[in-house]
Amino acid sequence: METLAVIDFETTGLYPQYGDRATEIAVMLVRNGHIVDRFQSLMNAGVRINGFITSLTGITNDMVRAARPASRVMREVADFVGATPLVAHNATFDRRFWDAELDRIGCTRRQDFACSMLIARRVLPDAPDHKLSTLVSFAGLPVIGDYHRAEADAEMAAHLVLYLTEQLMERFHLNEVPHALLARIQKTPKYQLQRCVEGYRRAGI
DNA sequence: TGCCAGGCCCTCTTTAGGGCCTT
Repeated sequence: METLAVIDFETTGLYPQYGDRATEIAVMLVRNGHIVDRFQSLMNAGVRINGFITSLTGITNDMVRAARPASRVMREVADFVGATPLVAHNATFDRRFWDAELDRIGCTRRQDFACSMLIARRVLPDAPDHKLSTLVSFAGLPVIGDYHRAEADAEMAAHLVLYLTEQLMERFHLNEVPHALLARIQKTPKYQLQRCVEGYRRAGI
């Protein structure tokens, strides 16, 4: 069965194009319904963290100053992930930081991102909202560690991805939900999930 | 110092605008 890499960044802000940098990254590799491997590291990009971010994440300037250089961490995590398809919660955010940090070390992304938030909007349309914390509670998944730390958020996002794939397998009698189907689901109109899966099945999975 | 995006969804829509979601 296919392996997926569920990723989460903590950063100094929302906008890599305006100088914001990654401060922590975590990746969960999931396969056959389980987390089978993981990567986590703080990283020192040589930038200051403001008080708002420290209060949100618990990550301080001292913690980042003591961490390994961002360039070394990014090389390690890029090797760890390889060409494994990526998933993140609100993937446009993590994709922009993944691409920006890879670009700084002269690398380019080798795979597509799928977005657990867009998939959850289609699979769990009745959830109160589609924040990661709300979905973890709504689906009855375990709360692990502190929200807004990379390893905890990546692990909870990984459990959410596994839950969403289980829901899809049950609802549509699928043996597996490959990344290509997740990518297709996240782009389908919100209330056409069944038509999307049936079309994918007819195409020959 | 405060601000900055982008793809999606909904509706008081489609010649648009605002909210969601991520740090």
